[in-house]
Amino acid sequence: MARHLITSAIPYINGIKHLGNLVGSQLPADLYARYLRGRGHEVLFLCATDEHGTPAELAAAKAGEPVAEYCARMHAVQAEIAQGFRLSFDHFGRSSSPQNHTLTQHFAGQLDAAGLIAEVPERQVYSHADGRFLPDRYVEGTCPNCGYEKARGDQCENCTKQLDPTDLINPRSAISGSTDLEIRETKHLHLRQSAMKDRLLEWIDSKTDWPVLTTSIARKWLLDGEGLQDRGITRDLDWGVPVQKGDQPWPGMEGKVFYVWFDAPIEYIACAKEWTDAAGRPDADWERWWRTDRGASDVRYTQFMGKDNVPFHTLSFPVTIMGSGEDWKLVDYIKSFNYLNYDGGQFSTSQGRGVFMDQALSILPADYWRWWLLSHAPESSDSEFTWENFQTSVNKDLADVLGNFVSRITKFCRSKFGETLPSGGQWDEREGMLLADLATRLAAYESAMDAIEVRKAAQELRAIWVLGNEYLQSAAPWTSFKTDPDRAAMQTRLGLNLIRLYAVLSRPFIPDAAQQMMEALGSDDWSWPSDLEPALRALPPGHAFTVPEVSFRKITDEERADWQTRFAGVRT
RNA sequence: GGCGGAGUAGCUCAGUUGGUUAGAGCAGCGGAAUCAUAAUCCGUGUGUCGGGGGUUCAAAUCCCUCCUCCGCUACCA
Repeated sequence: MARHLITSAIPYINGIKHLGNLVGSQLPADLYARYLRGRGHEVLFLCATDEHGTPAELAAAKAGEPVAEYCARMHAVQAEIAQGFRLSFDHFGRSSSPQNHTLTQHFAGQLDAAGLIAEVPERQVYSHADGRFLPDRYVEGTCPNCGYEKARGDQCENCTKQLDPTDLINPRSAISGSTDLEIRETKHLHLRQSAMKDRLLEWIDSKTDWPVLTTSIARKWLLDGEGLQDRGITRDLDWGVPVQKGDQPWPGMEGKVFYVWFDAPIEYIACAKEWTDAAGRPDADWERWWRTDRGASDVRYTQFMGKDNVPFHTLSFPVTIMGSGEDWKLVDYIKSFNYLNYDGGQFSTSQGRGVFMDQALSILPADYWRWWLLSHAPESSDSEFTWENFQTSVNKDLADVLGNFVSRITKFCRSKFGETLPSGGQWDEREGMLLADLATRLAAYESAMDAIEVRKAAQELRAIWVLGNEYLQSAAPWTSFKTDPDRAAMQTRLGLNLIRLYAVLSRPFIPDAAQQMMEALGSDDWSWPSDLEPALRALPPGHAFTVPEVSFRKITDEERADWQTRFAGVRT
């Protein structure tokens, strides 16, 4: 039995995430966590909300709430939706937690002691009307290059030229529109990532088994242009972790907070402490996952994220960990994903284009979404959601291949033998072949899951379901029943045992349906079928079962057409 | 502009370090079966592997070039 620490990129607090966000981190992380638990490993699966930064402050202001209340409310909303999707976090934390405040300040102190923090004077735009410093992108004005009037302070969307806010003609606040701006000198802390460049490169180069997507993004940042740049890790905001060196004040940094990208990954660790604190357990219980000097040396740590998050997880956060001079667990494997597009374009939070997590659950159960999203996960390139594909995939795979298999064999048994597994008959050649085919497919399924090849795993699982239908089709117990009832009994018994096997194997993808299948069989045996033959005899003759409700109803053409129009435009 | 990814059957996608007649699922077509959610199973693919050029005994796979789409580009997170 191994120990696996798994984290999903933590979703930003600002609103409900769409399916593209879900499939890029939380969902595959959950798949992997459930699989490893199913195989009997010890798993700690953590996620949280990322709550700091300007967008949270603005969203709270828009909602007319204090930012702390806004975040608490949205955290509860996201937690409920996560539960709706059956995301099996051991703890769903908050980056604004006291634990993360303390730990973030601790890391800053350690990094400073190691000489990895620099104090750098910067010139920032201050808006009197808004009473705040404005991040570059929140300053708008006319582009000096092309004359576009709505250029942002970081880049002109029209001519793509990169800008400095001070370049803009007639600058104004994107928040209030106020032109009452001034440039103020302010001091910020920079993380001296450049000092760690060689060590990072060596580390990345040693990760030959990582997805190309992960390493190529990391290398680009390390080697592009002048190489890895230092990064500001503080901001002039109210909402965030106050800048301190551990528990000591940081002279000259009063009133400033750490930048959200500094404290967010640290929440992966703080989240573990939130988890044990909530249960009243000692620190040793979470440190054994995170401190290699306190029991975590045998932990394998896997992170899941969309490609936009890769630089922070391959560079900034490792600098924080390595630079601390303490024995924190460094990530072992980073699984990154491309983007899921929506019907020919991008999912868009701002335009309300696409399907959001709450809406998805309001129209269909979680398993439908889990299956489609995971079996189409954007692993090798961006992939595409269309309603036609969703409808045909789900109807075929879940309703026809799996759901109907469960239905046909349970109903057949009930009508011919009653609602207990029939006795009599011996396995024959056909059953031996089925066993061999299952063993082959199961091995492929396991190796795909071990390698976190999500689409391939889904493909193998589906092939395992198909084997059941193939078996029934060729064994034809409805025919053998007429001439050799013992034989039909054996075939039926095997068919019913297949349902239990499918419940175990399918649970990482479709936990609710798996549960329903297991309950219908009156079993609670979730043990992984390391030895297939006994697993196919687990339910003995005489064991009672019930015919389950239809677990996957089909999506109709009318529904599909309705949803297609409903989610095309602006979210209502 | 720079960097990265992608362009393979009607659709969604696989194709390991270049090597037999390029694959899967869905859709389509033909058939079998009738236990089942009109579900299942079997058979069936004449695709310029984006265009062009090159290396090689051999290229979807390597090199060059062009076209198209997407992402990132460091203060959105």
